[in-house]
Amino acid sequence: MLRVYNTLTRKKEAFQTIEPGIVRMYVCGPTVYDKAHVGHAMSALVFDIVRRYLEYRGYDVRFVMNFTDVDDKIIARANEKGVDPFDLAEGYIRDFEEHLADLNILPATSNPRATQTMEQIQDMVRGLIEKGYAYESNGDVYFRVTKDADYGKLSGRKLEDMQAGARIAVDEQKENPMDFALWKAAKPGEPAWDSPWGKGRPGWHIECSAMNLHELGETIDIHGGGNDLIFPHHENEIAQSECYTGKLFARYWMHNGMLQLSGEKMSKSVGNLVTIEEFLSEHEGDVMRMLVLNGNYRSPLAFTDESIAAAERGLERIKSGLRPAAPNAAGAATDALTAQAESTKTAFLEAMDDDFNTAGALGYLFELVRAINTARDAGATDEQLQPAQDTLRELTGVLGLRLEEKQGSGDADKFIDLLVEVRSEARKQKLWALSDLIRDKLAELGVTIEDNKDGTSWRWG
RNA sequence: GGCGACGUGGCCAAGUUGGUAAGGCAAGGGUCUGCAAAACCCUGAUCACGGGUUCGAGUCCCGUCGUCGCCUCCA
Repeated sequence: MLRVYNTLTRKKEAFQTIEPGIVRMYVCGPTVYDKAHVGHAMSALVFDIVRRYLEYRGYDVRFVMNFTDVDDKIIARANEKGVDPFDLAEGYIRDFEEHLADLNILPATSNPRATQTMEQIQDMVRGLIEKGYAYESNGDVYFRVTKDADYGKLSGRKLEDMQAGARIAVDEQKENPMDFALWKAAKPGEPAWDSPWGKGRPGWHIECSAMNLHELGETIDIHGGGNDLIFPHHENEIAQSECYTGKLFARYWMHNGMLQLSGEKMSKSVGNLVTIEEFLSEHEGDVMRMLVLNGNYRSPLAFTDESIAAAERGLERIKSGLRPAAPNAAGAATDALTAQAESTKTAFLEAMDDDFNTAGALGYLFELVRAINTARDAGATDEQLQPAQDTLRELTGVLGLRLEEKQGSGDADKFIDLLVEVRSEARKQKLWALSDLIRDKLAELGVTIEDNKDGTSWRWG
């Protein structure tokens, strides 16, 4: 039985979908006004892992992730650079999708954009006005928070408390300082759409509500995003959607923790960021995924040289389990290996069922790796290793790890075989200097040589 | 100030309904090896602190300290 931590109730709950076998899932994507950083990657990876596991468990997952492609920051950045805001957004969307692919993140079922949801957004705003949940004010439209008795239920806030906080600027346009914009009147030169309230554009929160309704229906199963979105973004989404439809908006709210760089949340404003582009220029996508898997998705995740190195080494270790039998393997007893493969799978599923406990699940995978390596050392053949390695492949695949061994061009292989053979001959004659020379030179070319009891094997990397 | 999360060996981190602590990285020792690499074996924590409940608590309750997030845009 899968259990999921629900931000709404602050508890792990049994996971049950609205419709059997189908999961309707929405994750808030980025506002595309700049290059995405590894914090965005973390969020995308977390929900990719959730999605993959749900699919592995047999669900048909309708996975929607939006792009906010029109907003203040995009307009400001476009003006700064003297480019068209739509072109700017388009470019960053393309970059982001490329990064997702590099990180082995499955494509969403749908990637709606604010600019392509204008009709549904306006319908919703109009409906909220009609029901008295919103009001127009000089071309802006605001949501009337005091009209929503449930306002604050996700973030655990009370309107009175928030107003006491004194951080909220009083705005003459609004009835209440906590009211938020559904529609913003356009200033001269800004991108704008015609509407019943004059030319303008949507507020940030309304697009997600409209997309959810349009893409997935009135009530969805899972709504995800970074925990920095809980308030106000998700709170406001709930308010808009539930006041508009009168139905529960989302059953399970999942939030990932923030990536920490030097002890602080990675963000533009702090300026402590590493872009996905930068990260991927130095590491393969699996490394970032490994980093995420080794932690708890709801907790802050430390992004340090040390944690990256540990993730990299851990990956190597898992890959070691997938390597072929030793040359001339004579065979070995594999009862223990078979048993370990089975118990690993059971334990893995249990861990993942417990709110996607990837760190625990990884721990069990390492146990299987050790069992495979032990069997190999004992002389197990490829045929004997294969079932356990298949299990390892299957389960790491659920986590989205690629575990690709580095490859050279196929043409080189037979020459390397030849060199290794020559070296073996040299070793027989105890020509150590020559043997080491061959090994060192091959290493420079990215080929690792390993001398075993019964022969020598080599691999790229 | 308000709301929330968290504090387990050097680092990351797991820990089902409470019964004496997975795993990874790093470190040290060992096996294997001509040497090396990889792999394998061995070594280390009483769980922030102080109370309480209990036969028994990392695991429940209270308090203290600390860290992080949100309260403005944010994955």
